[in-house]
Formats: sequence, structure tokens, C-alpha cells
Amino acid sequence: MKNHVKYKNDKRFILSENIIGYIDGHGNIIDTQTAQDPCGVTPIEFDNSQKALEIIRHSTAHLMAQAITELYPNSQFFVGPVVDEGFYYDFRVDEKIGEEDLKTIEKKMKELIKKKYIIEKYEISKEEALKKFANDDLKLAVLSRIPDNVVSIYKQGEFEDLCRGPHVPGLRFLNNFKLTRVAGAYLGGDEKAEMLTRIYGIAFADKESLNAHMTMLEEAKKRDHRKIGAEMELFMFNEEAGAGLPFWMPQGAKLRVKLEEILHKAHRIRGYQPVRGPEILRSDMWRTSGHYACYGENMYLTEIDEQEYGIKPMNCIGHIQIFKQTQKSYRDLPLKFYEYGVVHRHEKSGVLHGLLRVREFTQDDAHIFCTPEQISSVVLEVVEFVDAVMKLFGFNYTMEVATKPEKAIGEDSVWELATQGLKDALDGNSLPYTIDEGGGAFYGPKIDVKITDALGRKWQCGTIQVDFNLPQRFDIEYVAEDNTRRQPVMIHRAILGSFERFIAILTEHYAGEFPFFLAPTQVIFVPIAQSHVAYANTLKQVLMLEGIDAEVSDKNDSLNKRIRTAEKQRVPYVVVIGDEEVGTQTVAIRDRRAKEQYNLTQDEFMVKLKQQLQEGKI
RNA sequence: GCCCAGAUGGCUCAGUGGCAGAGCACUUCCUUGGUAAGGAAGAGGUCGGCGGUUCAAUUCCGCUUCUGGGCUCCA
Repeated sequence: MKNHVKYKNDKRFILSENIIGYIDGHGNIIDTQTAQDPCGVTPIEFDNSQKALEIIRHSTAHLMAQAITELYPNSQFFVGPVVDEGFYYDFRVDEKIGEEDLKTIEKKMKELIKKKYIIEKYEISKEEALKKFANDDLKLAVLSRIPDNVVSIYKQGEFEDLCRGPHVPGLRFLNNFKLTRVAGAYLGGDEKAEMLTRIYGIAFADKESLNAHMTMLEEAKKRDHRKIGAEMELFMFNEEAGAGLPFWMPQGAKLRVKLEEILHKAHRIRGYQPVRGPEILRSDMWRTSGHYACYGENMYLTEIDEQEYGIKPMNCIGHIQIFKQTQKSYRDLPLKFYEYGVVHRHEKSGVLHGLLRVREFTQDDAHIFCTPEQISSVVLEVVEFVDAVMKLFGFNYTMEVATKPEKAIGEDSVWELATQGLKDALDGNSLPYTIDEGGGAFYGPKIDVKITDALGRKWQCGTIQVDFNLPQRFDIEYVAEDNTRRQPVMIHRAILGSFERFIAILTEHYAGEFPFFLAPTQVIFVPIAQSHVAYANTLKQVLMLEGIDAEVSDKNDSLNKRIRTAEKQRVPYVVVIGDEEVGTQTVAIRDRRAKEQYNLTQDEFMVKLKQQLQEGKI
């Protein structure tokens, strides 16, 4: 260790046993190993503050690496950062590591903690580091990314790791952790590179917080749309039919139809006209559009009468043909076509995920043909439409402006114009957004609307895309005021994104307790005895005529059992019908959403239900 | 597509190199009950598919389909 500058923990800086680091004037974390002067720094207590957890979790990642090194001596480590949901470490190992092995690693980590190692730091020159890790290509890869000439090494017991820190003073601060999952991860995030083993974990300052976190995860799992979807018989998949191809069961289809109807009305009152294009189009058309070249690997192709056809992965081409069919005037613009377009995309097998990521889905797709001058107002109108839908369901969402991707058609200047158009619409109305560099569609930039699911994952739903390219490729035009032929701009947009993904998120958002206007079965009548079934059936018919899905539960089960079954199906209103109700022409309601019971007359009940149907209006 | 882990009645899950198990659901019967599981009987599985090892495979091995957790990519 000659030449190494070693930082001793100077006792003067240790204000208490509970300090695990400091924050300097710039908000940076300085760990106790690095801190030299306590002036102008704020101590970080050993608690669950964001800064404290960052240090604790990073050190826990190191502790895990130390344990793995002891259990698998040939393992080599790449990077082990702190992420939103804890920490991970990527490493290469000869053995296969599975979920079961996590327990063994945790046990070893606990053993190491008992050895009460302190964590020390020393610095060496990059040159020395290159020599020191000459036999470790992963460490060399890490070193190659560090521009500094001096690098730091952290040491606990025999274990040393190249690291920038920060770390807790000793292992005694690392008692409350859990290794959560083992996964594969590409070296450097590059799909073509080697795949390393990654273990994720979480850590807190105290056991209670760790337990609370694990409980929260369990709760989130209960809301998983795949679980609720099976329980409520909303949708299914079938091994023989193939992966990523959802089947909508009656309950799910009823919910979906309600959503479709709400959206139909919302589109019509906003001046959209329904259209529909074919499911498959000749490949020549996909060549003209650029899909064949830019999106071909995601398309399903087939042959009919020796001609190649492509199943549509997007709906724009169909809408363009409909636009072209009749001559358009500037007076027609903006012209808005919408379609619940079924699309097929060959998503990689590993990315399929319940209804959130499938190979066949239906977009609430629309294309707005307008003049360049109209872009800003059209985009704004769409943003307001998005907001109305999000508010209806109480979603928080974020917007991202996605710019030109690597694989794209069209001139840079056109791209810039379109991108600026999107930004202007948002800036002009002071709507917040972030930039997703290179995340645009191949034909144009877009605004993505992202919603967070029960597990905190963000999903792209709505999207607004400005497109100068397809109008040019298909040579579409309108007659301007001065009788010249001009090219319109296309705005591609979806509000839900897809019914599949949106319903998945709705399911998790409501934990299956859908609002009345969406619930698959909205009212279930429970007649107490056979003699009350006729009255229940009459009421059911009245509701059905009003467009309210109602059922009568007249199975040969006890009253309690039938109420329990209805409750478990998450039906908003369970209505019990007995002698009293038949006699007075009333209903006894169990209101699942309000969690209360009360009696109403038939008329009062109808008024209440119709009122609640209206809540689904946008 | 890549890494890891799985697949046992409709569902949730036990279990085993030698006869396949439970709860719920389902069917029939009894029960007609006033707000979250009344009772009895019964039916239902080539242990995901194909191949191999073995006297014998649901169990061990290989491939494959599908599922789950990630990576990469996307609505």
C-alpha cells in the first residue's frame, strides 16, 4: 500500500455514532472516509432520509459483492449503483445463480456484518489501478469510463472494490436489507454485449421500514391486473393460441365496450369522424409509407395470390387512403378521422407482459389532417382531450417530447419544424414536459403521455405525433384558399394508447373496484327466496334497457353465500330483494363503493344509477 | 431476442423413480335462508408438448411451447 494516500477517520469529525456522512455546500454526499473538515458540511444521520438511504444502499451493494466473492471466488464485478427501488450489482460468475441462492447470499452477508468490518478508503493513480485490475476486464471496462487520474478503492476486511463511494463507516449500519430478485443484464446496457448476472436488493436504516416496504410490495402485487383480471374473469391468454394474444372474456369485454362507448361520444362531440381501414394491405403500400424499411422487423407478413401483404402495425395508411379518396378543401381542415384500430406488432417474446405489452392490441387511434399553421392549436386541443380523459379516471400523468430516432425518414429541417411545433404548443400554454432524445416515431416527433402503474412503473399510453413525412410520401393534398394544391400535415394521436394497456392500468389503479360507469356488472340482484325472483328479473330488465349491466343471483346457494360471491366480484351495487321490497316496490342496496346499506324506491334507485352513468362523460 | 426461475383437475397450490392429493369452483339432492362461505353426495387430471435414460418417469436429462422476474425495445 505504499504511495497510497489513506484517509483515517479523524475522531474530531465524528459528532456522534449516528453520523454516516456529510452533505457539502453543493449538495454532494461526502462520506466519513473522505471528510476532512467538518466546517461547511451538514451531517447525514443514520436514518431513512434520501441521502442516508443512498449511502446505506450503496454500501449494501458492496456487502453483497463481498458475500458473492466469498461464495463464488471466480466472480468479477462490473457496476453496483443505487437506483429508485434500491440497488443492484452486475457481475460475471461461472455458476448459475437462481432465486434460491439469494438466501445463501443474504446469510453470508449477515455473517460478514457480524465481523464488524469498518469500511476504509484509499486512493491510487489510474495507472496503478490499471495494473491492479489487469486481470479483471470488467473493472478495466469501468476504469475506461472514469476520466479522473486518481481513483478510489474501498476496503472492508479482505474485500476491495474500485468505487467512487460514498459508503457508511462500517458494516454495522447494514443490518436491514433484502435481496429481491436475480436477473440478467447486458454489459453496458448493450443488447449485443455479453449478459451479466444482476441481483437487485433493497435496504433501510431500520427493520420496520424494510418490513413496511416489503408489505407495500405485497399490496401492490394484489393489485396486479393479471391477478385481478383472472379473479374477475376479464381476460385470458391461451398457450396453444400463442403468446401476447389476449382473449376478452365476457366481464372484460363488457368493461371494454363501456370504455369504447364513452370514447365514441367524446370523439364525436370533438368533431372526429369514424373510419375503418383493412387489417392487411399490400406490401407495396408499406414500402411507400416507409414502414417496410423502418418497422419491417416488427411486422407480420403473409402472401396472397403470390403477392406479399403486411398485417397493419399502425392505422395511418388506411386513414390516408380514405383522405385521398375525395378531393379536400382548406375548408375541410382540420379533418379528424378516428378508428379503434386493431394492430399487430411482433414484440420480442421476453417483453410480453399481461395486457400491458401484447402482440395484438387496439388503439384509440386518430389522424388529424391540418395546415402547418393549425398544428399548434390542434396539438393543444388534443392535449386538452388527454387531460379530460386522465381527469375522468384520476390519473397523474407526465408528458415527454420525443425527438428524431436513429432509424427515421425525412429531412432534418422538417423534423426540427415538427419538433418545435410540439414544444411550442406545450410552452405556449406552460404545460410541463421532459425531453426524450431519439425516442420519436420513425416518421415524426411525438409527445408521449405516461401513466404510472401500481408498482410504480411508467407506461406510455397517449401519444401525439406530428408528421410531415407520410403526407409527402403519399402525395396527399388539399385545395387552398388561393386555389393552389397544398400538402396537409398529419397529427397521429391516441388518448388511451391502447385499450389493452389502458384497461390494465385502470384495473391496477382501481384494484378492480371500477367506477359504476365502467364496472362489467353494475348491479346484482339477490332475491332472498324463489318467490322474489320474478320481481328481481323485472328490475333487471328495466336496468338493461337503460344500458346498465345487471344480473340476478338465483343460484341454489344461501343468501349469505350469494352476497359474498357478488361482493367478491366487486359489483358496485348488490340489491337484496325480499318480501318487504316486493311489497313496497323498493330495493335494499348494499353500496360497495360507499360501503353502506340503505333502502330506496325503484324510482330513486333509477335516478341514482342514471346519475352515476353520467359521471362517465367527457 | 438474451439471462434466471417455473408449468400437477376450471382456479390456488401440496406431493412422489412404482395406485395422483387438498381447498375453492362445477353437477345433483336436501335446505327457502334478511346482508361476506348451510349440509350431503358426485364428477373432473395421459402431472404443458415431444424425445431420451430406466424393468418402471408426473418425478432424472435434452429440446420445445407458455408463464413469471429482469435486460434491451415499445402503446
